[in-house]
Amino acid sequence: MAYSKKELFSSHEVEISKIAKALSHPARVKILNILVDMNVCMCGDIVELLPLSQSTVSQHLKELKLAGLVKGEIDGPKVCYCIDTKAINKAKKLIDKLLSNVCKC
Amino acid sequence: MAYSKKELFSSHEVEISKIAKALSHPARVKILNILVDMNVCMCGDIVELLPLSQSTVSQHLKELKLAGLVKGEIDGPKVCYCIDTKAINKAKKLIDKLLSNVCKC
DNA sequence: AATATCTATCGTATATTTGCGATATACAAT
DNA sequence: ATTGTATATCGCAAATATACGATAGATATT
Repeated sequence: MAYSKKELFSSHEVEISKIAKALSHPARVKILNILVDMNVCMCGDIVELLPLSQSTVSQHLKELKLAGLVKGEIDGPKVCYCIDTKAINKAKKLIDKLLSNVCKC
Repeated sequence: MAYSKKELFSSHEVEISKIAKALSHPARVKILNILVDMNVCMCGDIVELLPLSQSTVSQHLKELKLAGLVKGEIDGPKVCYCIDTKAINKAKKLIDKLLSNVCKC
């Protein structure tokens, strides 16, 4: 029973689905909005603004980093998070293209 | 241990995450593209174009319907699927807005 | 009425995601 | 060296998602 058939799709479809997956939890959407508002901020700042534990927020940040939407720079004992502008723009174009081809039925 | 904290977020964040969730599997991305190309088509047509069983495709279509991105009209024993233009446009705007506020760091 | 066709749903197995506390790691300050 | 602060990772439990075959339902056709 060969599981997870996600590899059987085109790289384009997989790429979009990975971006969408990163945005598929409200906590991650909120983190992105927080980063946009604050420009740059620490993990601790984000934890304070979310109804989740520190370890859970750290995991969500990891997923956003894995998807390439967010960057984290080590600054002493802290980590300075910010949005990866280029990646976000690419993501925007991909999703835009997908959703722009509107049907006429 | 109160699970699934998704309700603790704003309706705006939840709305975006639901759309993103619908797009978070390559099969569903492909289904949308198929519907765009063919304008209207039956479930069976889609099954033939995907490396998945009929029941699995039916499930993916159900999720797209639940997210509101796709409509299904019963046409005799068949079901005619097509994209829900209005919903797609709204989804596009929401995601666009989220990803447009680019940071300058 | 019987049959064929198309789709949805049920039951089930497995995989993945979500969440937390506890702990480890990394650095700064004392 | 020790302590304090900030973050990541580990281990576990619970919830969801993914996938399929089997079956049920709905409607044409014969």
